[in-house]
Amino acid sequence: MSPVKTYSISDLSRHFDVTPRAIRFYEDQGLLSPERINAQRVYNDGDFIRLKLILRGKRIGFSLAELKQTISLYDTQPDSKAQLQYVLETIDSHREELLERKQDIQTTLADMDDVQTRIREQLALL
Amino acid sequence: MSPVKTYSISDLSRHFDVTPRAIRFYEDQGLLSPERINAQRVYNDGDFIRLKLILRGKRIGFSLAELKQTISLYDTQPDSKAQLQYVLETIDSHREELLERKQDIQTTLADMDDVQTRIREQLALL
DNA sequence: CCTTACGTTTACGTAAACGTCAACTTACTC
DNA sequence: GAGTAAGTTGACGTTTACGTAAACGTAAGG
Repeated sequence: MSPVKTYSISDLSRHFDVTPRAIRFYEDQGLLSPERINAQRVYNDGDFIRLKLILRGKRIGFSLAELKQTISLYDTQPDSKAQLQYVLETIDSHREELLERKQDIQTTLADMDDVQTRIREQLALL
Repeated sequence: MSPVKTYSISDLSRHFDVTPRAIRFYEDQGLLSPERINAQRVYNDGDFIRLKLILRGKRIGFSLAELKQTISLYDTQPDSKAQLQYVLETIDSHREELLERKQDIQTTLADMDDVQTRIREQLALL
């Protein structure tokens, strides 16, 4: 009677195109903690989302250690006013980092435009 | 009489905030090839720019092996029409990758907005 | 009951990107 | 010309993020 979607490790493996070994490794590092049924890992929607965040974070360039901090920061429920303030500030600093990386990408895209323009000019002369 | 700016390894080290060891490592990997004066490395403006590209590429998430390919692709002068076409296509595929990573960052920034909004609402209730 | 598929732990291996000595050589500086 | 700072080449060590192999448990199908 509980409508909770669950996933096996190979379900997640297929869905996200990541090896089971990698998923187990994330658990070793404290980034996931699925339930167990007879030593078998059973993942729920929360785990699903966490894994999605992990993989996206990795693509952006964060280490697993950083992701552990960040993700737990985002989904724990801090109670005190001081803690809430701290989370706000931490997010702000992360935001700055992200904006810098985004700027790096922008600059690189612009460089690529330049190179392509020059190449098209070269091609026009042939 | 040659107005070529040159840099020592520690000049570059300070400017880019990267260790000399790292710079030498990039040379080992074929990403840089400075001139030598009595076994001493002497970098010029071209090397300067290459190093800048290397470090930016690293921040974006490319490996040194990828960067070696890419950078040499960008600053060599291909002559044949086929080669020029190939470079254009390669850049296109790199562009797609960059746009995906940029989208990852956008999504993450949006997530951070959500979290901060919720936290501010929590704070308002105190 | 046997196979096959899927899962588990443990442990060692590996590639990338440097860090860290050690043991010199070279280059200014007084 | 003696000392100090900066540079050089090995060579081994380290961290991160898994890969890979061994050895075994479990559940379903024929």
